[in-house]
Amino acid sequence: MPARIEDVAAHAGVSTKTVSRVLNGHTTVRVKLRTRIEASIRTLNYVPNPSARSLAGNRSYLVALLYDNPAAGSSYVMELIVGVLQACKETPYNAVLHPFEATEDLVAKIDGFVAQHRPDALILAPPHANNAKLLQRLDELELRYATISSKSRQSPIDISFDERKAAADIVGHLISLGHRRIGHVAGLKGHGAHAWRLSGYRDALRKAGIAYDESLVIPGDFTFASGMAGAKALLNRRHPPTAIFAANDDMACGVMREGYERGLAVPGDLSVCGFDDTPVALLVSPGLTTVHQPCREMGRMAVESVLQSIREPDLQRHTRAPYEMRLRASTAAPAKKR
Amino acid sequence: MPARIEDVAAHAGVSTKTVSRVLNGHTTVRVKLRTRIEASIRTLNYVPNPSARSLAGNRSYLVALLYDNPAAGSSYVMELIVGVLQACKETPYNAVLHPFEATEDLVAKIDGFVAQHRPDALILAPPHANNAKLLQRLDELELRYATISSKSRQSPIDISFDERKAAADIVGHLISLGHRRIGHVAGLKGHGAHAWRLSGYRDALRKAGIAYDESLVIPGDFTFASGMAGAKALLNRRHPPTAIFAANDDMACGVMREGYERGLAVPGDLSVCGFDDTPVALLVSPGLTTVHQPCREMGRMAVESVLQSIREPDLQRHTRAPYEMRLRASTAAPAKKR
DNA sequence: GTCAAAAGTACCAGCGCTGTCAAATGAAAA
DNA sequence: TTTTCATTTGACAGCGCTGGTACTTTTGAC
Repeated sequence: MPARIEDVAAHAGVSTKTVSRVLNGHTTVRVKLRTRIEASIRTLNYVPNPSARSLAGNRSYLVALLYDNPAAGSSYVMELIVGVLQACKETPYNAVLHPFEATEDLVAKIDGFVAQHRPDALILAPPHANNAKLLQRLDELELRYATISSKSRQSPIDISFDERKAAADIVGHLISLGHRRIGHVAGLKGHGAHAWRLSGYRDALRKAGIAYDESLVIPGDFTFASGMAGAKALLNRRHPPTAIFAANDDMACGVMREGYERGLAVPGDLSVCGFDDTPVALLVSPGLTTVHQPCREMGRMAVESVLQSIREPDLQRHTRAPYEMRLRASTAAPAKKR
Repeated sequence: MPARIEDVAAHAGVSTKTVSRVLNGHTTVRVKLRTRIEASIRTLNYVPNPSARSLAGNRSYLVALLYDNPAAGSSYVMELIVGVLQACKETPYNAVLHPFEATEDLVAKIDGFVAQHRPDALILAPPHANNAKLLQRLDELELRYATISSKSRQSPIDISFDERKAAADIVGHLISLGHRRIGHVAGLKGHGAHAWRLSGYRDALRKAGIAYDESLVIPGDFTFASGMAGAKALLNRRHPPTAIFAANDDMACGVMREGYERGLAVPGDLSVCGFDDTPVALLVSPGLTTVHQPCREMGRMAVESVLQSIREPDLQRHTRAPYEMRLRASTAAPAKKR
């Protein structure tokens, strides 16, 4: 039978209430006493019973991570999860992972979830971070939440990185290599990742004085198949692009596949770059030039911020995580012939 | 404020205890009454408070998934997680994910984890499934657990699939294409996945009457880099193999990269196959021939079995999940010239 | 040395549920 | 019909902790 708070109190010669104060970080305990109590806790290997804590304190010590359908098996989400779990480990909080599809009955579903788990805070991964109805419901339920890469300014706490600038950087890199006709396979409309990355693409073209050609932008949906389809459309043009910027790595892989099917050399005949730097970027050959999105870091930050906001309800914070270009072998100067 | 069991009892005109019986699936409630209570539960949108339940019932309704260092960002684990979460959703149980490194202080670490979360059951992913010390400690703590792909017969509940046969199948496929000199980049020693896949490789050779040549087997560690290194060693031979079987997909990608660096065509000059069918197998070009390991399904099964074993403590069950070959474009008949 | 503020104690209710065990019920037996 | 006994239901304590109130002790400023 594990030790109880009572045992610790007896061991340290104090009241249970004082032990409780120490456990909960209340500042009204003198250092000397606190030290003694902490020693007793360690000696007895005491760990508070989370259920009793939750029940009495009306808190669950749970942070829920809401992400979209995992069927995609998206490594983006995996990385987020890793970050969230890491961050939780350093706190008394625990993570609940919840794949969540925002269908018609969103409100009922979220209510059910909240009723069942009673999380103290939520973290919304894209695209939920942009779902106004969802955010509204959470506000009504007076739940704290953090969003990741939210488009809307509604969210009090948001962790993002400058996707627009990152996209501009990577397209700028293609331009600096000498590319002038650059295709773009865009993401799913409605996702922030669609708009920002497209804007960045346009920014880079503008900066280089290259006219924007709408027909060089093909809509995609972040899947490998849509990347292939996008590449097919672009490469079937009379003047195909010499480089393609895909709005994520999976689509970039699709582009590379289409190139492969046609016997085009990457990067010799076609430069390809992606976005996100998911693990696959390292595994494909040639290695994929992409932008490293600090998913783990963002997961961590989301947890930290949202927990802080429990203590400071007025907290507003829009954090921008740093990103990095990862220049690998899938991009090079265009072939001489043109 | 959400409904409490008391509210349901009042609404249905019974005692709280009877409601509790219905909630916990006790069979000693008359059908008529049970129906009435279930109706009340639905009307009031009642969901039991998990903390109160745990506290009173001395159960946590938690299933812990112990997996190895997630730094690898392994999609194997991701798939397992998805399966485990799915399975939990249909039960009152929740999953706790716990990346866990089995270092020296394993016992202390596992004790700490158990003290903190008090899971009712554990699921051990490889390589923990083979860690005798860990299993022993769990036995001492009288915790129920299921292992996934455990080598040892110690585990009462294990979910696996016939890796040896699967490996033999895929190497058999290479042989049937006409390959005779087939290299193998093996996994990390100690992992079941190392021994089984190597045995399968040998089985297939034996069956085809091809002599086993130890020098064609290069040790690896399941990483991309070790796959590259293994391929390097194999391709530097005076008579390089015409096909390489890597013990997992990441290493197969490393093999493909090494081929790419040398200007070898896959599958024209070198056939490559992997194992696991992680998402990357679909993303690389050419698509990777591999064995589909039903990770999700195995995660689900592990949860189901281990929960069943809570009700039936004597339960022993070694389940074999079905696997499938995924023949893609990375394998073909060897070049004519030899 | 005085006194207010801070730090700590003692005590108890109660969070929402389940386990124990006794009471009520109902069907079969007498 | 009454008795018997298994089945079904209920009353109540208590799981381990925190919040609150009321009170005592310590601290440090003057």
